[in-house]
Amino acid sequence: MPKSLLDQHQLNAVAKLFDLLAEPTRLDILQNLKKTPLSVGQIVDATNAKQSNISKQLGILHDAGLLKRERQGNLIFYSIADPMIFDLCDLVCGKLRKDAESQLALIRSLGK
Amino acid sequence: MPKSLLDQHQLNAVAKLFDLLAEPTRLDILQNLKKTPLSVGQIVDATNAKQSNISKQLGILHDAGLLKRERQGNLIFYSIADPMIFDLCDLVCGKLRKDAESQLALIRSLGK
DNA sequence: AAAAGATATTGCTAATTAGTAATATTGTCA
DNA sequence: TGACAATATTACTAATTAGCAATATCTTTT
Repeated sequence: MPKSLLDQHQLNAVAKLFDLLAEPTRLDILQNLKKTPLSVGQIVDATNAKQSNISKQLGILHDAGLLKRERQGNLIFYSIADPMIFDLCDLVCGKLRKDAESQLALIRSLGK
Repeated sequence: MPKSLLDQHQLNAVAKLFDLLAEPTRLDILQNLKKTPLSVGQIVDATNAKQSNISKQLGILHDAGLLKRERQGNLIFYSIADPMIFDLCDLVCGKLRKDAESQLALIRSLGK
């Protein structure tokens, strides 16, 4: 079946999802949550962002449905809600690696 | 092998790539180029963006290496440089579809 | 060379947002 | 209850950028 084009509304939705992944701090949070859920404090320690910023970005990711939240006593643990995120990131990382490699090969060939 | 976390620099690169896909107009351009290369005028006609904006966004996508450019007489044709883009978009579209479906199922179940 | 058509660029405005310090909220424990 | 620890929120600033109208550049044709 010949896929039809996305309409304005759908394009907005797709763009919004990509936008969530278009910030280094949010990506850093996500990759840290890849292995296991973490409390806010643990995420602050794992990154070099301030607590208020981490809380803010966690809120954004949670509101968008990318993260789950669970209180455990005094701590709040966040975890990945949809592992599809990592397929996306793997694709992008793969591309960047390939780009870097061909760039390197080009430089090598020019260097004689 | 246990994958190590991306450093600041790599996170920036990944974020930049996602940022290119975080704009509806650019996504629209890309989906229109999926089937075949198009001239700037054809892209303007296919979208509802002004010529100056299309040119600007084409420039951004081209500078980032996502699009190729080729002059043919008076026209300039753009085409996709790396089809990996579509894998990314397919993943996102798949997620959005799934989300919408489970949302629908939830509403149905509540409606009794 | 001049006119016409296609594309790029420029200068601008309005809107969005990451990051921060300070403060508020919520939960635990003495 | 009060003190303390963890997290969230608020108010703000600085930086980025999509979109646009106007204009410049480049190509072809006459």
